[in-house]
Amino acid sequence: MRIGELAARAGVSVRSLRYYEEQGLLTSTRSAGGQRHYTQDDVERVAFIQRLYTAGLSSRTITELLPCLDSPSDENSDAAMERMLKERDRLSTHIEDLLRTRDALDVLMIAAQAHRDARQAVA
Amino acid sequence: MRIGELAARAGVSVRSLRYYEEQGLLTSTRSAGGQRHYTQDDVERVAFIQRLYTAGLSSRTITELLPCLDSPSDENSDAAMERMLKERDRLSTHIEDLLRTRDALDVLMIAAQAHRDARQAVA
DNA sequence: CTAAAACCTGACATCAATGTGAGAGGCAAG
DNA sequence: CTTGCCTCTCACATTGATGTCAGGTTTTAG
Repeated sequence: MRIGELAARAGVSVRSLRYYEEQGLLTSTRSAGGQRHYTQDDVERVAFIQRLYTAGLSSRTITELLPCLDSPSDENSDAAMERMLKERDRLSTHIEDLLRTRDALDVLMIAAQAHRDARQAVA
Repeated sequence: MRIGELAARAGVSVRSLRYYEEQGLLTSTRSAGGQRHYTQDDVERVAFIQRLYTAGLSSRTITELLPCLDSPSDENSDAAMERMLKERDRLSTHIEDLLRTRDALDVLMIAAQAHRDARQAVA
């Protein structure tokens, strides 16, 4: 498929796909005329990239991780492994952080609700 | 306390504090000479702001939420309440997302480890 | 009083992902 | 073959939080 279709299927912009390629996250074969062609697998790959992006990984970090997905027996997978562990830690910490923030929001909302109820009771 | 001390206590840069004020997230009294002065409460306030920032809220959104912390019985707390609910949802979704991403990473790591073990067994 | 340290405003720089627009060329249907 | 849509590259713009620098003022320690 061409880039427009991949963009539609993966739910990202064409611009982003070209950017991913520029960053070495995605490769494509080119038609005689120079247009990018993709396979079905690339849809999943882009989805995975998106997932990592929304997890807050930079394209730089993703670049280091993806080889592990591509050639899962690489010699240099040691570095990738280390990287993954590190990112997993970061993720866990961040998740904890978000949970605490959500709790804080809940406290705020409960307080606000109490105020509202009190006002209502008076009225 | 002056801005430098607040920055140190809250663990943020002086620059950021001035930015927070510019965005209406933080206020200060001024000395005769024009320097900002803060109270102990501001340390917690900045910490809370930081918490919301790392939760991915924009300063724009935080601005809408903070009045609810300041004057907890405001008439316009309805809007803030709605906003909080919305952000809470967004947070929950994001947390789910991160959990799934972490799981995906785990799968990748297990696969990588299996490969490594296999290699080891052969060697 | 003086010098050093901290502060002030204002402006420009940065980073990362993405948007946007121009000008040119590829590709498929009629 | 032509028309219209899709794609190409290149380059500049944007956003948000923060860094940084410059030139000047305030505060504090000695």
